[in-house]
Amino acid sequence: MLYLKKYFTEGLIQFTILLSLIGVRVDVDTYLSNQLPPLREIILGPSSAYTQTQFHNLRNTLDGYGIHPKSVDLDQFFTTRRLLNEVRQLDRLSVPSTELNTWLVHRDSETVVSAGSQSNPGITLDNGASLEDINNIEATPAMRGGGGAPESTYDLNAADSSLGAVAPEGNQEQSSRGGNDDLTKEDIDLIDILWRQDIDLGAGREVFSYSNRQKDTEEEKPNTQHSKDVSEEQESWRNGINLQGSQLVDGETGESIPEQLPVLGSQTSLSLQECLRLLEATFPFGEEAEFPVPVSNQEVSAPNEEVPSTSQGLPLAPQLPAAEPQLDLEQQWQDIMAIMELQAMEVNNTSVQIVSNTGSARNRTAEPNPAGNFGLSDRPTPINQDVSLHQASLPSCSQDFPQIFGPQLESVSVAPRTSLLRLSSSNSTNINSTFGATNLTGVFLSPVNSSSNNITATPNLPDPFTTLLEESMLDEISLLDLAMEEGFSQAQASQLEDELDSDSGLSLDSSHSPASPSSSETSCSSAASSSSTSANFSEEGAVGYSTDSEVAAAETEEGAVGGYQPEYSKLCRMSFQDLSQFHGLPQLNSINHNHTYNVPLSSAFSEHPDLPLSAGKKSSRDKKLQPSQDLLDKHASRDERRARAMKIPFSNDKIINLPVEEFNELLAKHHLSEAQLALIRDIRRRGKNKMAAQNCRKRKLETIINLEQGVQNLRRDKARLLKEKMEFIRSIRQLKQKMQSLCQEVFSQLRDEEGRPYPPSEYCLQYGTDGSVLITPRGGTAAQQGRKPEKKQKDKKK
DNA sequence: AGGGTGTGTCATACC
DNA sequence: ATGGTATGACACACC
Repeated sequence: MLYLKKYFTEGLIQFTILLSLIGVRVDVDTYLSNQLPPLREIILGPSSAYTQTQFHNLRNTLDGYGIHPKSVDLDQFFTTRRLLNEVRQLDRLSVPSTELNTWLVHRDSETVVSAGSQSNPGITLDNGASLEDINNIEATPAMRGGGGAPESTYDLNAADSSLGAVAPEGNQEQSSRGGNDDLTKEDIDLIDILWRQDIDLGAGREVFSYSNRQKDTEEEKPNTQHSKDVSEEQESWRNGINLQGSQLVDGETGESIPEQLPVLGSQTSLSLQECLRLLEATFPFGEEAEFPVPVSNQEVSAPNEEVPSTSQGLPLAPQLPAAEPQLDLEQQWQDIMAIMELQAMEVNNTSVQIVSNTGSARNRTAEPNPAGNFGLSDRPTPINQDVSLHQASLPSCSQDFPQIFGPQLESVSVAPRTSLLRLSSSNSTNINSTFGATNLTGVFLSPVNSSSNNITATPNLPDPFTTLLEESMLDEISLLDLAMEEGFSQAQASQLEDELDSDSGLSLDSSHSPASPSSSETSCSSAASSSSTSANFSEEGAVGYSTDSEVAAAETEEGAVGGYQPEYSKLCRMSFQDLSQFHGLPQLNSINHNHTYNVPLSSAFSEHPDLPLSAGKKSSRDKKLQPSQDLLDKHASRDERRARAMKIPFSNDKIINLPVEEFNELLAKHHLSEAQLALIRDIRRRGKNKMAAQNCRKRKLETIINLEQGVQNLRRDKARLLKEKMEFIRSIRQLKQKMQSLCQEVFSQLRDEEGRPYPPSEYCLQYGTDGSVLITPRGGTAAQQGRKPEKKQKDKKK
């Protein structure tokens, strides 16, 4: 054990050093403290929680057998418990992630690298946040420009922020504003080039405009009264874009061009060093859990709060309304992660399948270390302390992002292992995006069981990660909204966190308060012990309680009696294995509980405690009790010793387990003294009570197990419902997308009397209950142009 | 030495 | 009334 301990310790230290060399912070203490019980045990030695008692060992018994003979029949119980735990552990990652997953991202026709450190919370969160960022990127350009730092280079980046900038940039921007200026000019130039290339690819920032998305919900309503400025037109099309998920959208026609994006062009990969350099520039590794907190113009970010960096490198705060600080998004993300974890844990039946199906696909796991870091880890890895280099493709355009990851990271299951840090209960103003958060969640959740329940699952978006990215790209992500929708309160979040984090076993409410021994028993027994030894037996028989002195006296008495088989005493003492099953089968008692109390009943004792026993009972041979016999006899229960001392002619098992009728017959057959009868009754009472106590404890455990199971079931149901909700939302979104495309088609074909087309920016379609479609101008725009609303009956296309 | 855990036992209530 | 059961509380042993 010591060797093993040393081995592990040294190995961990070396590994830690190795990780630290590459910039990954490893907090061993946290692992030792609560994350790795086995390791901790190896290093620090066993703790009582994991070792020691037979009771725990029972739970850990491989097959549930080999149970302590003293216990009642808990085999099935513990086996069930064990199996349950095993099943749970199948999808639970009980080990913190210190692994470094470096993602070598290839970009089409470009040299963009998005590398992430596993131990760095930014990456996973990064991606997620980036999704948001992409959508929100355009929200508040004025805010960005207005209060933002005046870095010229980054201003340009900010202008291109919608183009899916890689993480370093956004973080760099954040970092620079937050005081982290680690990017070299080379990096900046590279980023700048990439941004420009993104622009060249035709991705407009407004595509993911947050403000536009903010109007999305309004757009959903029949908006004949809508304002009709140009931006509104764009808005409607942007909505279409948003609804289209990962599809590219033609900036002019608004048509989705889904097929173009997944194509991976020439890929230029950066070296690992470069990745790390960029990564490091983006995420200063030295700062443990503290993530570079971008200082938004509004300074809404709490200094201590983690702020999700974005792989797109887009600061969140500037894109959000001032009322919604970045930390909200961060917390929302954490909530999402928690939900996903719950989902993965509860509904993860397919997670393994996903892995198996894709083979090389790596599970993408957002796993916070105790410090709250998020990172990428491979879920199946028991101890995520490896450094892995992944490769991924990054589209040249931010819009490609989802699709790029689709083929590359197909079937990458997002199973974040994050505990809810804290749910932000703040009511952000960004509640308009009803679907945003839930969609995002759905993105994460859907992979779990997308094959079965995904109503609108598209063949080209099979994998969870792709879906995630897609959804994130499309949706207005309001994690707060998610939290609100899901009814998560802070208390619930913390509770969920506890539930997720601590899957601790049973903790019986065994209050072992060292109460003062003020019970009457003690005093009574003390008094009895102070009395003569002969009186001790009477006392025991009457009171049914004896101190060690009494027992010792009884033992000496037994020695005088002789003829016992002390070697059975231990077995007999532990022989309460569901003795109830032996009711009515007294013959089995002697088999399972080999009490050979064949000592003939001696002279009757005085039943009265005070009545002294005859001195003859205590022969001088008591003192000559052989040590081995004495030792063995010490293991006998007190009642057994008392019975032997009192020369009870039958076994305690019989006394205890015989039915009342047989028991009475047995008593009638023997002429017993009152003291013996009293002792027998006490033995029976205590024996019954002992079994009752065992049963009671067993029931207590079962109750706890059942409650635990109920909690699990409820959590599973919750996760399932959440997933269903996400799927419904996604379906609705896709329907909306389809609707918009149809509208677009309608408008493209519609002509007025003069043959002029109806610009969608000026007209909208209204759908009558009778199936008619009415073209109505948006506000007064049409009127200004002299066109009259025209009602046309359109073919039913839906 | 102190705490956690399991077990036995008692007291009490209840059936 | 008696016997059995259930359970909280306590003491003790063991680790």
